[in-house]
Amino acid sequence: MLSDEYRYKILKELQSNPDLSQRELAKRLGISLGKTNFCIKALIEKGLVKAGNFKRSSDKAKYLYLLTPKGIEERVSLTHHFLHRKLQEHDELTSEIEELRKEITHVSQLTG
Amino acid sequence: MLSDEYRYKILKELQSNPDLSQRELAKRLGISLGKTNFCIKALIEKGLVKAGNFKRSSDKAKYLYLLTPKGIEERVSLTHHFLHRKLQEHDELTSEIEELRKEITHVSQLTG
DNA sequence: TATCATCGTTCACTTGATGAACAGATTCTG
DNA sequence: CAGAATCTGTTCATCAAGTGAACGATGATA
Repeated sequence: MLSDEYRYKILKELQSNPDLSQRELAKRLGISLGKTNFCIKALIEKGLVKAGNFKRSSDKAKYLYLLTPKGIEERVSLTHHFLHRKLQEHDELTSEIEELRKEITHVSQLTG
Repeated sequence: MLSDEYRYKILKELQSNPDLSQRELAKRLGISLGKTNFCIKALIEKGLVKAGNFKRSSDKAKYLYLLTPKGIEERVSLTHHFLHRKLQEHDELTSEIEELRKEITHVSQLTG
């Protein structure tokens, strides 16, 4: 349920915005509140994120979701991992596009 | 449940191989037998595919899943639709890769 | 103090996918 | 020809995953 993709996205989002509420985070990721809650808990469980003390100095937030050193390391690792994957996807997509183009010219020849 | 993606893939597969069993089709699409059955039924319901008579001349197959004229039309339309979508995905992917690259160089600068 | 907004948490519910099981038809086998 | 074996499409109980309304707790506000 906590896929690589969401581990990556959440770590990325939290690193730049630790004062995000779970609702706001859910909205940004395009997933439900329940799932967001589950994922954050999993990240805390794994020691990648620490739920900081209450933020008394500021106005709004309850928790600060801070990346641990291990979390930062994981985020770097995931970034490399994703770059590699995206490059691969890029190649596949290029082939697919090529194939679709061929198909279209083929069909338009048949139909005149 | 019958997404554009599978409507496209199934029509494409059946056009070149009408004598495919649902099990074989499922394997090629990487989905379950149940889902395949559901999708084919939906395509028949919509008049895009016709389950042909028993194939007496040949050895194996039970049904021939033949594309109707409407089905062929739909397949052409979906092909264009998908080319457009894939080109868009391609752009987005290029941006993502660019972003990941920047991020990596940024991090490597920080860590020395 | 009372009210209101926002927080994280929970969990009953929905949705979607799965594949074992079944009945019918065909093909092999002795 | 009988019976076993192998195909077919169909069904449906079961599972996994996502959803968001509802709840209690907390802090801000009037």
